[in-house]
Amino acid sequence: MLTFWLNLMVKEQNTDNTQERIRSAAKKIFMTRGLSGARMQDIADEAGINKALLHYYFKNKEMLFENIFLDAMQQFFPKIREIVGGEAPLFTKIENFCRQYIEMMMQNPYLPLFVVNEINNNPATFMNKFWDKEQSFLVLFVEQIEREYQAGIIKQVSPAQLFINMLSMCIFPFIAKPMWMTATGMDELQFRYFMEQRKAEVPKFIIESIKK
Amino acid sequence: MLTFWLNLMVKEQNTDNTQERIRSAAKKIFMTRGLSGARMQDIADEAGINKALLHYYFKNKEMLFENIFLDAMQQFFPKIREIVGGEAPLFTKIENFCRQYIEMMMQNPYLPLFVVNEINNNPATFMNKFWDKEQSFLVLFVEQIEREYQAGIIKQVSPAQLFINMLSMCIFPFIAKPMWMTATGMDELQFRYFMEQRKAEVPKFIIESIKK
DNA sequence: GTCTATAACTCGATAGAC
DNA sequence: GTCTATCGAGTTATAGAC
Repeated sequence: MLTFWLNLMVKEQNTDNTQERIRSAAKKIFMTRGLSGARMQDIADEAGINKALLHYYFKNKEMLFENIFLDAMQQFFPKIREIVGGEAPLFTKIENFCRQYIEMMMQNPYLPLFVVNEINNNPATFMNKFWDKEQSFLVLFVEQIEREYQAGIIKQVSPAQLFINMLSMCIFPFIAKPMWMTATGMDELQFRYFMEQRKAEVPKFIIESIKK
Repeated sequence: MLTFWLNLMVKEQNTDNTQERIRSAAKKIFMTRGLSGARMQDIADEAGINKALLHYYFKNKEMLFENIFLDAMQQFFPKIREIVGGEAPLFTKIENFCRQYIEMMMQNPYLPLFVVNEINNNPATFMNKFWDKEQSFLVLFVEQIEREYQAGIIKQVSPAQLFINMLSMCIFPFIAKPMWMTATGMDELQFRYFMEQRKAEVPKFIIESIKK
């Protein structure tokens, strides 16, 4: 009878623990291999449990995946909004965005390729949950550029082109990381240093190009 | 007896034909779904044949994939070398690269994500066939930048940073295409026009930033 | 070369004991 | 909650007829 209660205590304790171990394992496997490339067995192994227990916590593969993917989207998009949609002057926004976004990806190097890939496999379904067309911050960004042009701070530039230039230079190096490392012969440490430098180099490069 | 020879003629004719139909179908399926997402059945359907015949021409899935993937790499890398490794002055090279590379991807929109993905799944194996570290054109590019800096044409810039900036701005928009289209509300035609503009916008943006 | 039929296997999911 | 064992659908690959 005592054993029963002891077991219960220990096992209830493990609920959160195991669930988190699974999420962490799933994140790792899904991010590196994608939905179709990931195996439930691999996730179970990574979490140190078996497939049956995996299905106990997450009914099926789709549900586990959606759980992980929505988290990733949450990390990827609102951060853009938060920085670009704020109140600061344009040059400050550009500096903040590059520094913070590159920092975030240095801690999550697989995030961008993962997000981009799964959006590709499922164009509309997921995006709609994260992109509210009506009150998009892009409109505010466009207006700000127009204002700063009128004020003589920057040259005349296409806001969309400028915006995707900034995104490209921040995100692409992480997407092409293995390719880039092989091509240049960089090791992991050198790549980190290279990206660390980009936190300042990219905004400098952009501002140099658009300032009047 | 006559039938025999007639059959032989017709069927020999079909060899090349079918093989090409398969390669074309496989290219389409692999490029959009990746290695693990593609099904041999889908490829057979797309080619208008059955699975057995697919295996007659390509022993197994891996071999068919490798055939397609090496072709893709061939299109992706040597073109960079060809343009960046040439004799023209730096600004001309930048203009040529952006225009030609963007044009190539407009005709092959799935190419970059496909290449990047499968390199990710197989870091060294494939890359080594396409990247000869010793006589890399990157060395020549670095020297050219040094020369043009000494000549007072450009500011002092890190060649590696400049190079990946250029790659990023040309390639990333194709990688993020579905995301970008949803976020901006562009349709297929508007995206084409947007990329058409980038052929001139990107080099302008870069040169504006580095010219003295 | 091309097909139909099927073997062989992988993998997600469930049953049922503890 | 966790495990072992197993089912069944879906996929790659092969056998064998035409």
